[in-house]
Amino acid sequence: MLAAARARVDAGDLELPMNAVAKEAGVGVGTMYRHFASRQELLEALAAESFRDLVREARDAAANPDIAAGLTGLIRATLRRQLTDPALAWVLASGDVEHADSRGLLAELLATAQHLLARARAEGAIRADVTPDDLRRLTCGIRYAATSGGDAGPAALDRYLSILMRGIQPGAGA
Amino acid sequence: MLAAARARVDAGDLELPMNAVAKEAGVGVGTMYRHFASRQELLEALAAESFRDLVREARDAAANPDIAAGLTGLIRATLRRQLTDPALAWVLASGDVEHADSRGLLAELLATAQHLLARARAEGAIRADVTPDDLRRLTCGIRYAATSGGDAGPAALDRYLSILMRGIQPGAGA
DNA sequence: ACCTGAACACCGTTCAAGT
DNA sequence: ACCTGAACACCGTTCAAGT
Repeated sequence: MLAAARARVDAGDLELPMNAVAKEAGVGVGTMYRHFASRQELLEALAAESFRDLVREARDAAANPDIAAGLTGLIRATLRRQLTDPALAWVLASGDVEHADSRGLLAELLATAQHLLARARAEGAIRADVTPDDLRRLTCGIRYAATSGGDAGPAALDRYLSILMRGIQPGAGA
Repeated sequence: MLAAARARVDAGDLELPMNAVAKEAGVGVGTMYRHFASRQELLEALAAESFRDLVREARDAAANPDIAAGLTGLIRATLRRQLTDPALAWVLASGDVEHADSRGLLAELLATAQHLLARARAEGAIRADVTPDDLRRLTCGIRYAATSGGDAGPAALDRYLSILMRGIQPGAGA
């Protein structure tokens, strides 16, 4: 069931028609709905593994004694995981997560970012007004910029990441 | 017909079901399809007016003798128009424009940006590697960051715009 | 020439009926 | 208890039939 859905997502299709997935999984539509109340929950279930990996990477990044490196690591990881797993990108962008597990993962990701941001702020390594939710939204935005309406390619992605990193630096003199 | 579609978009619905719009416009579905070959063309037609306004603003910005102000003006305008007209945001993000008029407008917008970027580069007012298409993608990304999954509010929008502007500045020492 | 809307193929979601 | 799939309400798109 999740395998059938995963096959579709990996094939670049995020639509995930419940009827079609059910048939491919050799199961009735009703069973589908008994396990996943909505398409959103199905996507969250699909993204769960990547999400757990991301949270682990985020914790590692936050533990880095070199704060600048930690911040870069956090943002890079969030961005890369979104590009690797479109389902995760969708879940992260959608703000209101439905399943308890995903909500927990999101809360932990934001808490980790909060922690890292506090340290970075204390050292003047980041603009004072950037929040964890900003990082979530901005990485989703960069992902969107790099992929929406035709892939922009890896060079462009690096460019956007670099622009974001520079953009959140504290002002030179202001 | 366009009025009926506009009413829907203004009510926050970008779905624009052809059948429903046709009925609301008091017209058969076939007529709908005779005027707009696809939903995309309908959206482009809807966005045309905002698009023309944007191109005009972009030209004004590019004509500004103060290059930094011109660059800010261009980006602000592109962002604001997208927020005002979701149809325009959709068209700008979708990359491959279908209708000749929209294609012309997009080409002109990018040419104007190219012109401004060349001047800005010459004065060292911007990173050398930023292209017009980057500006298009990045403003779409910021729009996405600020609105996707619940509106982030005007303060966040200003923050993201500021981050983008700072991010495309040339490196201090690098 | 232009328009209509029935018709087909789809998809989300529910729920009576089966095991 | 769990599962199935027909059934309903939709939407995109086409095209024979009307004016």
